[in-house]
Amino acid sequence: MKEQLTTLIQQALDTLIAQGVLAADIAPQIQIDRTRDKSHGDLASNIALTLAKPAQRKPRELADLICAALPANSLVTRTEVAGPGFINFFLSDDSNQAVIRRILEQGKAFGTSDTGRGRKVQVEFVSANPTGPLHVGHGRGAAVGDSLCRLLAATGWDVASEFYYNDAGAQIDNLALSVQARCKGVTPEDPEWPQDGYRGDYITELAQAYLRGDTIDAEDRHVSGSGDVEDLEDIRQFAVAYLRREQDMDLKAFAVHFDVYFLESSLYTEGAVERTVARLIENGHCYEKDGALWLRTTEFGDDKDRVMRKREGGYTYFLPDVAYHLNKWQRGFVRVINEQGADHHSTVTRVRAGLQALEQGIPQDWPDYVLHQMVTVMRDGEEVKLSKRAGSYLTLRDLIDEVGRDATRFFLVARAPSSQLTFDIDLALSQSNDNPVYYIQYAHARSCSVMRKLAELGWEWQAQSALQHLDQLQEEHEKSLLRQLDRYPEVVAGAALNCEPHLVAAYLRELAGDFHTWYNAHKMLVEEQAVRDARVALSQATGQVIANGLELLGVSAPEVM
RNA sequence: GGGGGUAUAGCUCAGCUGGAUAGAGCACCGGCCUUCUAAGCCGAUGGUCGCAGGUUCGAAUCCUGCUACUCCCGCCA
Repeated sequence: MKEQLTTLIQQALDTLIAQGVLAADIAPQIQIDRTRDKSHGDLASNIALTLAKPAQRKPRELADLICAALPANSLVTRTEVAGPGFINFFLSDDSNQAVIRRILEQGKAFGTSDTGRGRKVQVEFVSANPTGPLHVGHGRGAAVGDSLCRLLAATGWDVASEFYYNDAGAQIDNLALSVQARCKGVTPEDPEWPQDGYRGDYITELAQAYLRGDTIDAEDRHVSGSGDVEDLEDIRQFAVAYLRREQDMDLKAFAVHFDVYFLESSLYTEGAVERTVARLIENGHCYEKDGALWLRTTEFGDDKDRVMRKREGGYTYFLPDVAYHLNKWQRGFVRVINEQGADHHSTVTRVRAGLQALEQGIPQDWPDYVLHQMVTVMRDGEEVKLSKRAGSYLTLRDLIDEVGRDATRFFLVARAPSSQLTFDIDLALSQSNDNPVYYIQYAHARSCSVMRKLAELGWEWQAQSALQHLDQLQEEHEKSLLRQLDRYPEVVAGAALNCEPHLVAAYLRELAGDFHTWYNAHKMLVEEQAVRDARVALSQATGQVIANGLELLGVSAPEVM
């Protein structure tokens, strides 16, 4: 619709240029906005305001000229110059109602687009190390990252999701030592408990499973425990597999899928780390100091240089990070989005600096980052304190078990990633209008219930014939709903472009509100067939869009509630 | 001290990349169930968009400087 209108305005401008009213060398950006106020019509353009200065004319005068030059068409029924020089466009009922046809014809595909043109994009998210179950912060990453994948796929990108984890570093040593200690009967309260050891109850369960000699089938590895308390390497393998399996179950319960699990250890075994170091040294960006090897990241905008190889010989996490991202680049991901907690934001400059130092022609601002802020959890009006050290923590699975997958996903994705998020358990549990998840799902269920009721009453409804009667939709509530439905593709495109899935959540809340308002004000299943057909079509279309939107958030759209 | 983020109604938050009179939901107040699901709907109240400048036809939005809150600043990841 906007495209068609843009073409019309362009034609009007061309006419004015031909008439000598406008200079031929102006290259206007034609911007068309939805109006906020219905009295301003359906769409509006500020073109006369932006062109006023170069054209050396008053905005309103120019607006009048543009309106007069607009070619005849069936789209616009009326134009109006308003305010400082806006041109308001009132569209024909027919073009406003056409959205229902598009929705019913396109079904699940309504709202999708091809801006990605099949280009490859990788989204890395969660990437929790296998040292414990996933907590609520990981949950936010999972909800945002997965929704982002869905949004990108919906806008034509070839999306690959990836989970990166360190299965071999110092933290894994701590984990293995903790499990070993627990196997020997030592508890976290004892003085001989390992320094920096992990203390959660899951360590005990893990130790018991190891001693039993359980076999672990994780998504990307399968290990049987020997039960040998002295075999630290065996404990390490077992512990990693065990916690990977735990995380798999968390993610499965959350309906989040990854295409690739990438192991940090593989960067070592395949020589990528060594090659990266050699390259950085060769490029002259390194130096030795205090027995360590440093990368001069300050050359690339970092505020201080970073250690790559520690005095004791091992590498810091920074180097494998660089090697990993080089690997992503070499896999052909011209676009990469890393979704992480904002507490890791300092790695952004560092990784980009490391990539620049490799001199591989990687763009300075590659990869992209989406950083989400912290999550706090409230229950009974009080903050639930999470302390990993003390081992008291609310896991993602606890939360899913308590409030359900849909509510968990919705709440974690419904805020801008850049905003801190308060997860109110009581709100998520409430089955009332306070709770946006139920509100939205209920709107969908209602649209389904209308169809059931229709069948009960012995009426037939067919899309093709119903579409002939859309001109029956003359109520104000219906027009609002039509406008809202028409926005959906733009909402999806905007959410994908800005990596902000919460825009979809906010939209769905509004759409559901408009639907409930209409539903309450007007009976759908009326005797008069033409009206009934049209209203059911609108209801069906709304249900379809709600289902499509919820799908993008990974939330189910129940048919009955 | 340096850096990231945030600041909009009593509370929780939107605000479509600069547009017209600032938007929801809770909460509070007043209405609506013999009617397709009241898990709902309608109405009223509520704002110096943190503060001060700047950019321009026009700023909650962009720039600068403050203030408050929060996260990070390891040879941990």
